[in-house]
Amino acid sequence: MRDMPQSKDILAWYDRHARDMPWRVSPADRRAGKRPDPYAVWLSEVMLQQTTVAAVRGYFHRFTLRWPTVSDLAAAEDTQVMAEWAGLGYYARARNLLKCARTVVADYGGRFPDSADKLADLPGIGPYTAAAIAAIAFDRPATVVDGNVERVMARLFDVVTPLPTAKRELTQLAEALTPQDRPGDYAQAVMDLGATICTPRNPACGICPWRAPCQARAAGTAPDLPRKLPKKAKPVRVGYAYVGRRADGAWLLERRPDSGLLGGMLGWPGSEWSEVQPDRNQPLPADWQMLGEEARHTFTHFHLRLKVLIAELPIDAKPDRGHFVPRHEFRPADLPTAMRKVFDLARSGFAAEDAGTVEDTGHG
DNA sequence: TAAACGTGGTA
DNA sequence: TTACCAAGTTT
Repeated sequence: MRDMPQSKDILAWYDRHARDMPWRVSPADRRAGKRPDPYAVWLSEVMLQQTTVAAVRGYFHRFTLRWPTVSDLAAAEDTQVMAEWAGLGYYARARNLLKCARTVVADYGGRFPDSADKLADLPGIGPYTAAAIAAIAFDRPATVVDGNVERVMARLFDVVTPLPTAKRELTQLAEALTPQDRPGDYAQAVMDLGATICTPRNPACGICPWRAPCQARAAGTAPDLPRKLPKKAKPVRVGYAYVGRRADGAWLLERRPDSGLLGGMLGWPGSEWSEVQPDRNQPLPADWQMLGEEARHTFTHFHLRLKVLIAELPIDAKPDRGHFVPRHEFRPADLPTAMRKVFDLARSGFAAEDAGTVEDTGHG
């Protein structure tokens, strides 16, 4: 009979190797009774959904500097929050972040509920995030099951059923290991273990605090687990993007619809994105010049290639779509990455055009 | 249940 | 360059 893995083994490891994160309370401080700010835990957990710690750090810093409490965030303007989230991806998270903040203020007086069940009723908070907040912020014995935990459990118990079928089984295994003592640190310990030791490729089994009871290590199958169903190939979609610059330097942009891809974000007017060449529907008649290079970007489920057209627009231009953003109010960092790539190409196009104009007029 | 939904890092 | 991967949720 093989020994069962013990939570105390990785709690001891976590005491020595916990990763330092701005939203975290160290194991030592936690033992002294300190708890993290539920707002910081919630904000960081939403940002961390399908996202790396490295990518989140800067965003977390800027959000908490600008909106220190959930009440501050609830009072923010939608466009400001979307702009601050730009570049982090999965923009439904930002829209739900605002909805959640406003619900916490309206229904809970600005204090997050402390049970996973109530947390899971809030916008943008699913089973994982509800358990994470309950455990980390309130030290409730909730079981977090993220990609790390799935991988660690699959290896510990040599589960060969592929995901997502194995999800229920892996969840039950994780629940059986969750301790009553230090559940918050335990949740973070398993995730740190998955992120630094029990990694997807080349796991460091030799230094793993759970190497003794790990069944996949014994079987030599750890690097092959968890198994996953094959993914579908990504189709290529194409489209046109129009970057118009008014004579006073203002840019023609539009706010995308709240639902769907890049919902609620700023973008350039353009065509549909489809697998066949779509119609060119320019936002207003102008001398649109197509650039030689396409903007390429890969989303979760398709590759995108955008032909970029640029034009100088008169000061009295009346576009059918979008609105002009004054030169000094426009920040490329407010755009989602796909749109920022379009702008980078357009900027080069305008620069070449400007240089050409200077030569033409003999003032170069 | 399956598909939609971003991005940057890495092999 | 391509494909996979990362602290998931919503519809």
